[in-house]
Amino acid sequence: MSDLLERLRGRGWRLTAQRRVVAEVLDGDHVHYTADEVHARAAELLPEISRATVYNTLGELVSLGEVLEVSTDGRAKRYDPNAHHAHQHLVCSRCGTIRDVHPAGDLLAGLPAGERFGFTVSAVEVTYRGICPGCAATA
Amino acid sequence: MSDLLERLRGRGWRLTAQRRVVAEVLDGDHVHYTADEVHARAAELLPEISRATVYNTLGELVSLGEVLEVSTDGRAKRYDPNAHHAHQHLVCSRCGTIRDVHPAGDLLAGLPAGERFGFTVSAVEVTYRGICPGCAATA
DNA sequence: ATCTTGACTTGGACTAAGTCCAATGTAGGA
DNA sequence: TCCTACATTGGACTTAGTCCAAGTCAAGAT
Repeated sequence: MSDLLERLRGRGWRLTAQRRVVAEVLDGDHVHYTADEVHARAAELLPEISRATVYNTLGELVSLGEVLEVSTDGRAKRYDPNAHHAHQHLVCSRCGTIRDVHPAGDLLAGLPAGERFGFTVSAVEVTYRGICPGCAATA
Repeated sequence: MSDLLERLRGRGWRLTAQRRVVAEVLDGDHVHYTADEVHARAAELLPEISRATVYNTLGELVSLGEVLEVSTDGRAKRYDPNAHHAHQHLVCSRCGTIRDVHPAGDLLAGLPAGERFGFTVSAVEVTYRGICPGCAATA
């Protein structure tokens, strides 16, 4: 994580207490928090941090490529700190849990040239949906 | 389209003028409107239709499996009338245009058992991202 | 043809998620 | 230590969507 802060400083980031705690929150478990959850956890470390700053900081981390924005449910966006490691998501349709997964093969290759309509295709996002073991048990 | 209305009547749908115009709007071109766009177009045919009814009707069409909800940008959800024909989406990162595409192969098969964490995986959504020819030209 | 009734529609208030901005504060270089 | 450009703040604002009580109406029953 201090790697992250170093990297960002190298890119001209001014290192404030607020940015530090946001980075610290994201660095914890490999979960996918919403902006509000990040704010709540950041506020435990730095009570006076504002929502606007959390949004700003998350936005910056996303455009610097340090964090990924995922929106699997059309509700609040979630922030995925695992940006340096290509992966996709497996989502439980019942409880919304998100797991990172690593499909085999080249996903981009699945789209034939004849189906590209002249687009320059550069990325692919995959969401697998199903029922997690926990929810299957309590069905 | 009247197939659609027939199908829905068969399922106990009460056939109102409002539901008819919403279905008519979706039936037009193969586009992906937001709820507000559907409302605007429906209001041209039936000026007093309310937003709540459009949301209700779209929600019903989705749960009946007649229409697909897609959210490729974290903003407003879009509604895809092409629900009876499995397909994925190709989105222009610049202008947001969405095209329906048909990748080759079994996309679900790309996720090895060892990467399923006990989930019963039943569906997969793929979004290809790139730049459309129009935006590439005016870059 | 009319009645009846439960399903449907309405508009407006409400909520959730996020953006914007002018005023204030501060990190880090000189 | 001082300066200042960059960062933070909180509150107003916007967008997308949900909720609800009251009124309306489709379609089966008579």
